Amino acid sequence: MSEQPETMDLVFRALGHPGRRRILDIVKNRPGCCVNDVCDSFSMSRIGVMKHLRLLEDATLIVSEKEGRARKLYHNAVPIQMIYDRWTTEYSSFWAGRMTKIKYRVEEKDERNG
Amino acid sequence: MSEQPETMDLVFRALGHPGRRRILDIVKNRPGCCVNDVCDSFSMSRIGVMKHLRLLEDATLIVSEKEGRARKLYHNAVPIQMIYDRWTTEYSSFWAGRMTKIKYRVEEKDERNG
DNA sequence: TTAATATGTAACCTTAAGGTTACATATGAG
DNA sequence: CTCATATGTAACCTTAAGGTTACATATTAA
Repeated sequence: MSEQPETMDLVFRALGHPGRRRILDIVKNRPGCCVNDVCDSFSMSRIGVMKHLRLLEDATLIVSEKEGRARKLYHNAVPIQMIYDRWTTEYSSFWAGRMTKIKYRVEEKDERNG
Repeated sequence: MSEQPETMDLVFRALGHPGRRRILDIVKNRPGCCVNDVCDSFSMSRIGVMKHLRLLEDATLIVSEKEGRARKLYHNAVPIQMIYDRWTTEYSSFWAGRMTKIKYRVEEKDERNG
């Protein structure tokens, strides 16, 4: 809500790839791990992993800091929390109104068919 | 959980565009509207809107049915519900463990700096 | 039939995603 | 210094996103 709309775009797009969700899981379960640690879990090239990491960082789903020659990775819960909050409020009708909407659609179908 | 992993990819990617989220809002608020109704809210060409609709349908966020020459659009809450459920269970550590993780990172920083 | 409406399809363009290999740099250890 | 390690950068490829215009089809109405 307080973030630029682009941020949400980046977050959704970053999550829209199974490899990146996997990276996010790895970093979440191993905070402070380095790029090569993540690479060990993939058959992909390191550059490929780094490109995914870049998209995750652009989305602020991952933050990193250089320590010596290594780059330490941490996941950042804030953007997902933001989307979660948004969905439980702004998109609440998706859950609350679901049965109503299905009923509406069935009724409309009946009108056409009967 | 019961869906193919590709579905979640499609849903996230479909949501990763402000225009498509807007389309989703329009269809949600006006169930049964046709393609041109959606187009009226956009300065984009109809074909552009149709391409977005296609991605939304690929993600099953929107379903449609032909009625005469018109195509009636409905939003489908199921995939978002699925992600919501997944996030409140599988990704629960993102919320529950957030403060713990931040504490962990601060401690680690202190170690390095002191 | 003719015309307007609503959607569909084709072809094209530009940019970004998602990868690769090869090479360059920075750092830590001996 | 030298070598291994960890990351960064460059160049390249293929496919998909995100748009456009032009044309084709299907339906409704006069």
